[in-house]
Amino acid sequence: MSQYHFNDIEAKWQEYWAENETFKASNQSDKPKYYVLDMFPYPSGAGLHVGHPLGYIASDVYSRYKRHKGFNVLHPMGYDSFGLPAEQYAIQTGQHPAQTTMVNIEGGVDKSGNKIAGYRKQLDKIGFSFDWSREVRTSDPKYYKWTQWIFIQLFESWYDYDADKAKGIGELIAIFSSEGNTKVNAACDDDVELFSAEDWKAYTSEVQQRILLKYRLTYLAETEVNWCPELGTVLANDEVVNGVSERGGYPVIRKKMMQWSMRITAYAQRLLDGLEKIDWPQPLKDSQINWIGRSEGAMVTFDVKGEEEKIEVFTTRPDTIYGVSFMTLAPEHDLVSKITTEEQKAEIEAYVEATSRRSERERMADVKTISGVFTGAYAVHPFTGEDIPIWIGDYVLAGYGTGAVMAVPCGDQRDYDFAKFYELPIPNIFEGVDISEEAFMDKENTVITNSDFMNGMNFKDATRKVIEELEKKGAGTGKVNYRLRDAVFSRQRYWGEPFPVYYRNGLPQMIETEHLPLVLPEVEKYLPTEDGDPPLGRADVWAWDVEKNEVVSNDLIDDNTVFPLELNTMPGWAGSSCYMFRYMDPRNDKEFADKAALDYWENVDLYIGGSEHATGHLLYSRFWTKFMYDRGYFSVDEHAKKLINQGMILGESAFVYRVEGENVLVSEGKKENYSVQPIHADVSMVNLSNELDIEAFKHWRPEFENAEIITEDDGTYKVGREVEKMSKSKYNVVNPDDICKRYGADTLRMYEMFLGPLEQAKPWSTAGITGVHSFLKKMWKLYHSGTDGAFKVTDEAASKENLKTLHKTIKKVEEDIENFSFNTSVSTFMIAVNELTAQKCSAREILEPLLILISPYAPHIAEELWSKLGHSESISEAPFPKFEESYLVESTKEYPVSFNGKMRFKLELPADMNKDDIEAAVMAHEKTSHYLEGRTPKKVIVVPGKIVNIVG
RNA sequence: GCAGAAGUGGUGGAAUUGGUAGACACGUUGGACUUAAAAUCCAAUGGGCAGUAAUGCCCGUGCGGGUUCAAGUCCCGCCUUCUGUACCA
Repeated sequence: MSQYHFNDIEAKWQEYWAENETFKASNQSDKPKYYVLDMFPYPSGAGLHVGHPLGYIASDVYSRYKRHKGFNVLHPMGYDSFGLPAEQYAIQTGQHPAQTTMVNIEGGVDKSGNKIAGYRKQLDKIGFSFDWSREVRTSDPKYYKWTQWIFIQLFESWYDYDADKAKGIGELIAIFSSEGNTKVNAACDDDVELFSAEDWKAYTSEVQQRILLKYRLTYLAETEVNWCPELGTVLANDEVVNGVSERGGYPVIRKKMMQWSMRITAYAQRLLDGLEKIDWPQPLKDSQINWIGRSEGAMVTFDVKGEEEKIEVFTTRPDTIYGVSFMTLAPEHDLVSKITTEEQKAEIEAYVEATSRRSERERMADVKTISGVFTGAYAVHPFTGEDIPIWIGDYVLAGYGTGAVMAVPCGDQRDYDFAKFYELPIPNIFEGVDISEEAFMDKENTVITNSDFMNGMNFKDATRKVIEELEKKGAGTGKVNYRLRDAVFSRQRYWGEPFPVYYRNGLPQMIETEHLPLVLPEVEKYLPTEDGDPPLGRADVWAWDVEKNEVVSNDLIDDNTVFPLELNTMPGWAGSSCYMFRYMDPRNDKEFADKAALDYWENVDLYIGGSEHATGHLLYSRFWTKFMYDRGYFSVDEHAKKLINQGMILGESAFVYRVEGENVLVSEGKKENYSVQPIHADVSMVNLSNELDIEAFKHWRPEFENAEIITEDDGTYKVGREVEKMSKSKYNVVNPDDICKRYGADTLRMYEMFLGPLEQAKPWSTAGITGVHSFLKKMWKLYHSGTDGAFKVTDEAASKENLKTLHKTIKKVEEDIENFSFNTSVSTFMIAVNELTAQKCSAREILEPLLILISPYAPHIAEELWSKLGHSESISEAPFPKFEESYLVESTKEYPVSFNGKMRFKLELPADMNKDDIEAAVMAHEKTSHYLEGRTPKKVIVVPGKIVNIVG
């Protein structure tokens, strides 16, 4: 009697795959390549829950399928192991983040005595076909050596808009020496001054360095940053959600700091254009398009009356320039202090002070309140020469455009509201439009009036005309503006990549590549220093000796041969931006990756991961990839051809109901009679019928030890259920290890695929898993139909029916996998096994190919039965069965016959019968006359092979 | 506000190009086996009406229209939910 002992089978094959390195990919092969990648996880101490492996299972099914299809498949896995939780844990317990990370990956016991299973062990139990020989960990110095190296490449590059690509900084120096910077069209800081070749040569080396820093793709600049006092660090825009930190939810304020930035804005247009050639989900593309925020308009320069200064504004509606009645600057704008008159000075300063103290969160929560102050200064209208009062107001953001707007109250609602509030004039420049209540924002239906040369024009013509006129006057030019900001790249944290940078006279210098990696120093505490320096400020040995080329004690700093090192570390996205390329040659310590390997694997063919990385990782990765392409390292400028966002698996929380103010718990069915408050109960204490294990619950937390329990009439306590995000705090986490132990990894894999479409969010319900589990048992039985359940597969010829079942399964499964419709192929397997069982099939001709079909989904059972069939090699490379149409050809077809679109009966007819004969056969049928009730049909529609519809 | 996705039985979902709505499961009900339970197997299962029954009829894919011989699928207008994003000039 052979039973399906899944635990033994799964352990056996997992060991076999590891020992034989079954899934090790070679960088050389005659087969076509295919690269399948999952977004690598941050190994947290909480471990995996059943939601995490969903994407990994899908990518694994696809990888295994592609192997059967004859591809050389690269399917690696690693860890994005730098990050905040390990650092927070270090701050609390003093345990080195490297230690925490190791335990979280490899398993062990943490400082609080909790047993940690370890990501690797959890992943291994699910039977993934990862090539672990290529594992990377971003916090490993051997890995981050190359993150530091990329940083240096960015530092040594500038962006040439004319060639529309990044180039070596040496080329820029050559241009400066031969012709100065007047003809250079580069991505650079706003404040670069023009100089000639002679000027350049006359500059000291220090001045030259400062100028170059304004051109480099990574640069040091004083920037207004999102400062989170609670976390003691700066956050990127995408790490700030609604004015609070994404992690922890702490308030974030704005502050000026010297920071490393990435000149991602140089790539804004290419990041936009590149979206057209990659197969990514539209919602994801949309959010990138939104984030980049391209808008077309004009840059207009206004003179300030009686001053040297000029104010530049960006506007998408230059056609409304005759409607300008005032200007508004952001309170942080540089000109504010210069142009403010004596009389207004006190009021302006108070306002600027007040805004800087308000956090972003307060400013956002307070959209309705209109506030601003008049500076006392006036700008001059470029066409009419009229005086335009200059105000400041916090509805203008320093970070967008030029931080100044020309206010056109008749055409912009915010300007309108501001004008109404401060009783500023609202001139109307739109023909036949009433603006007494609100601004007119519909630019498609605009007819301009009161605007001199633009009178009578529509938006498009007026815009073209006004830009022409502005250019003639030298008062403006057409311009494309992007919402995208340069990305701040410094973090005041310990657990991240150190910058390979030391400072000579305050100027950053790169450590030469051959001396990398610059390894994180040891510190006593992981908090910022008392002076507000980042944690690396606590390191005693953190200075660079340029003669010995090594890190030495801070005591030796003499600013001659020993210099201080950078104290910031890199952000989380540094290590994840190019990891997909490092997998191609992960053990190379001579270069980032061998050119041949990079050329062979190109980029990721299929990338699976969550949509939450849309404007973070997935944008930065595209940026770095384009950069590496420009500089000749990569042969492609996008990192992933196709991307799928897997949906989240939600948990089913369980609730008990406590009577308010009393230690009494009421069962779900009786809660209506009381005023109750729902409390999360751990789902592990609830059975499949929603009954609570009352004893276990009482011991769960001391407060419930003596609680009075009001049960249903049958004595059970029923919990309430609600679908929520799976999380520890909601006690609704289901651990994949438990599922594997109870039902097996193959069941888990198939069930996760069976739940529903990959991209869709769906609730986890452990109750439903029995269906998939009994399917696998049925399948096992199909191969064990001998006496007493002995293995039985015969060489006798398959029946026509057998072949039909097999081939329709091949067809459907192949189509499903190609369309990433994994849930439907699981049903297809169930149908196939049900049919073959009913047919009492034991023919090798059928049961052997069936195993290959199913092996991507349930690889362990497939390997076991495959070996029982007498194969000594793994099933993983067995060629995918070939679909034969001929087995599906039927001699008859059952036609649904409908009357006025309603299906009434079915009629079996020869499959090759022609249209006229079908019509004749249907019309001759007795049921037809019954349904016609004597009427004559107006029309008979016959679609051969499909349907018959009788109208009348 | 803007952008995107989605609304189908008690539940998860299927129907890939307009052609038999509800595949495959879960759950529920009934039955077999068993001292009992588990496991396994069999049957029924969208709603309603009529009939002893075989069966027949009506209604059904968020709502209201439309196109078509035929609409879950296409078009127009709404409603709801989810996700992302927002003083962006």
